[in-house]
Amino acid sequence: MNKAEILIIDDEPQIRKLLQINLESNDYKVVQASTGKEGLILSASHPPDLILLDIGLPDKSGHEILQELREWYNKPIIILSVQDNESDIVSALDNGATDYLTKPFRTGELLARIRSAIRRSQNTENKAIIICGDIHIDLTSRMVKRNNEVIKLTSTEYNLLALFTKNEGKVLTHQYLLKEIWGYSYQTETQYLRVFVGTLRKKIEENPNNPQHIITESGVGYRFQ
Amino acid sequence: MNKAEILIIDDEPQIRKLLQINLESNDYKVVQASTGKEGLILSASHPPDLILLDIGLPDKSGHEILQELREWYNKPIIILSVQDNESDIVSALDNGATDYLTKPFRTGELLARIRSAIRRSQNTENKAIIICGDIHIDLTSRMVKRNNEVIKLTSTEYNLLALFTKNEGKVLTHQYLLKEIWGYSYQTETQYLRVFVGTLRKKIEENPNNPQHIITESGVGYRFQ
DNA sequence: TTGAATTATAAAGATTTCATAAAGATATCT
DNA sequence: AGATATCTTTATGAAATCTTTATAATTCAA
Repeated sequence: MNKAEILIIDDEPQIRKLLQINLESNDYKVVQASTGKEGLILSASHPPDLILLDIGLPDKSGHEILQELREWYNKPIIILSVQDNESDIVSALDNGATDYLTKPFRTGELLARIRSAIRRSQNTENKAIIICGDIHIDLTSRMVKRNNEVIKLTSTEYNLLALFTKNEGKVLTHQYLLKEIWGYSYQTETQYLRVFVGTLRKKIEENPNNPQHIITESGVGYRFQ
Repeated sequence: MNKAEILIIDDEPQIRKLLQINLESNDYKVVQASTGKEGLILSASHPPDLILLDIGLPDKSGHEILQELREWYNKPIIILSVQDNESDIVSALDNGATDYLTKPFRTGELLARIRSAIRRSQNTENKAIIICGDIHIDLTSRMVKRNNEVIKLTSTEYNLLALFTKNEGKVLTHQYLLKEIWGYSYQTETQYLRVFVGTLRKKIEENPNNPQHIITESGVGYRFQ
């Protein structure tokens, strides 16, 4: 298996360094964020396998970050805190924190809790969720959300959107898209694409006349971002 | 829902009493064992929803009990210990403990950790009773209720509904549903599904013409929500 | 800027998929 | 066996989706 990836959200550089050294020497890949905002962005753009979240962050309190994360992130979140504050512990656990450690923590215990949390989360089946900005696609349930609202897509629309998101940033040619969705013999039916891209835009774009997600690459194809 | 049942395995009577009072006043049903052996027997004869296990037991060490329990018991086990011993914590978590608390513990934190552990375990594991909005399904007695009224379902209807509720939110394809309910060779008999979905809707939906639970995903299958 | 090529959108027409009733077949129970 | 419940099949109209056509808008290059 690949290295498990852990995102540290903590404003104290020395703590991040300490965690980084310990985690990397235990074969985890480490990503760091020094503010809650940065952590949210990093976790959304590339969801880690576990998040270590400091509760005492400067920009937003860790509790708010926790709540925002839990709206879509369902892997383990372990809370770190300097205060040994019971009500903090209680509210964090009630808000979906997986575990809680107070600083100064012993690294052995931290590593054990991380192992335990990752093991448990792997037991619960792996939900493949693709997130591109405000668009969430759950590939197991075939559910698409935009800003947490469920969007009803037809089968073809869904297939097209899934194909786009799997190739985020790439220009996909008309030929390729037609071949993948409709099949080999439809490679010249460019008008199909135009119609379906149109309906998709109406459903997922804020302003379909000025699309931010499905970009036209004239003469070539489309690009999803 | 029924009260969650918690088994305490601890040799100290005063600790058991303290836990019992706290847990019962928070609406848990409490079962007690004063030795590891007794705990193993009790948990096997009537599996609780969560186990609080003291690590320092006289007959067998808590670690051994933990290992024996984990051979078959997959609900949460929270470890209690007087020693704040790091290697104990590490080995307990590695042996499948859900969580770990050192005595003396604060009851608020304990209760929060219990809630958190039970909530997490309910997300994953197959509950005996599935609740989806106004629909209750008791998987052991095959009884289905809607707004507390018993609904009479045929065997096939029940199987279909149970399959739906076990996969709440997911789109289940025609193929999959047919294979699961009727068998491998029925994967093309889509009309069966339509008929049975129709009768199910009549029985469980408020307004069968505008179904809120069994949603059709045209061209793909159905989704239960 | 102009005109051809490309793209977008609306909407009509065609097709597929779905829901429902009901008849016929099979199984179950007394 | 006879009655009852359940399952399977068939038929039909409704709904959703897909395809096609027509036309407007946009893009791009000379």
